[in-house]
Amino acid sequence: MKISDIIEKFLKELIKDTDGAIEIQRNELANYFKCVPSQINYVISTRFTAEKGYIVESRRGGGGYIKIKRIEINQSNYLMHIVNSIGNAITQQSAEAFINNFYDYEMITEREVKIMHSVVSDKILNIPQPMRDQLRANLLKHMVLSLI
Amino acid sequence: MKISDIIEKFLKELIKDTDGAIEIQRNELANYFKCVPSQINYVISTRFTAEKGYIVESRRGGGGYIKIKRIEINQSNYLMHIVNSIGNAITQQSAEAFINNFYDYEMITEREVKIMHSVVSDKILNIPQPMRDQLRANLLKHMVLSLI
DNA sequence: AACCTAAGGTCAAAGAAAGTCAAAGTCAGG
DNA sequence: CCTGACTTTGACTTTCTTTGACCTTAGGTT
Repeated sequence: MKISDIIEKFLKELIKDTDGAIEIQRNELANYFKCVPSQINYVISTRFTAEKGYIVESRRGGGGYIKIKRIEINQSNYLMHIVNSIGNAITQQSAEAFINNFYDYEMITEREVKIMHSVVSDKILNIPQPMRDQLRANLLKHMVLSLI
Repeated sequence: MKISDIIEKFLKELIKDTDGAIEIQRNELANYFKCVPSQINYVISTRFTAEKGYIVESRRGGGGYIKIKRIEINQSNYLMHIVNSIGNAITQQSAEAFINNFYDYEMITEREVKIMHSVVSDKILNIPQPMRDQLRANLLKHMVLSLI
C-alpha cells in the first residue's frame, strides 16, 4: 500500500481517537514513517482539504506544529452551503469528497452515496471536457437540492 | 483461442474465487499474458460492462489499480433485466417511467426517486442530442446497478 | 537589534501507473 | 475475394506519488 494512504489512515485514526482535532510535528511524523517531510504536506493537501471537511493550521519555527481539525456543522445549513460552494464546474474527485461528506454528516444514506457516486464518475459521465465538469457540477447540485 | 478471451476467462475465474471482486495491476497482468497494457483495457471495456453486471473502477499513478466488481444477479434479476432493457439511449419521459416503476415495485425510496429524477431531467442534462439521450441511458443504468 | 536554530512551506523533477485513440491485423460470412 | 466486426499493438497522454533542494517564519540568545 502507498505510503500516503498509510499516513492518511494513521492521521484519521488519530483524529477519531482524539475527538476531532490533532496536533502533530511534521518532522517527527516523517521520521516515524521514514519519508521526507514534504510527504506529510502532500498527504495533508490532498486528503485533508476543506471540501473533505477539515481545517488545517500550522506554525513554523521553534515549537512549530500542524493542527488538523474535523469540521462540525449541522445539516440544514450545510446542504445549502454546499450547493453554493460547488461552482459551475467540478472534478470527479471533488464531487466524491462532497458526497462522502454528506454521508459522514448523516445527511444521505449509503445507497444514496452509491447512486451519487455513479452519477459523478468520469467513467459514466463520459462526455468531453469542459462540458463534463460543468454538467457534473450541475448534476451534483440538483441531486442535493432534490433532498431539501 | 484469442488472447482477449483468455484474459477474460482468467479474470472471471479470479472473480469467482474471490467472491465477486478483484483488484489488479494493469501492467502486471499485461506482463503475465505477454500483451500490451492497453489490451487489458480492451478486455475490460468489451467484457466487463454494466450490461454484463460489472462495475469497474480504477486509479492511475503510483500504486494505481483496476477494480472489477461482479453484481449479484440472481438476487435481483429484475433490476438486471431492466438495465439490459434500457438500451443505449433513452428520453427523459421513458427514464422517468422506469424510475416510477422502481418506486411502485418498492425497489427504491421516495428520496431516491427524487435524486434519480433530477439526474435524468432534460433541464439538468443540458447537452446536445444525441449525446444527451445516450448519457441519460448510461446514467440510469449505472444508478440502478449501484443499488444491486 | 542581529544572529542562530528549529521548525514548517513550496515547487518542480522524476517515477509509477493507468487511459486514449487510431492504425493495422484477422477472420467469418456473403 | 470483399466487407465489416472484432482484436491487437503501440505511441502518446493524463493522473497520482515520491523525493529533494531551497525558502520562510518563529523564538530564543547575545
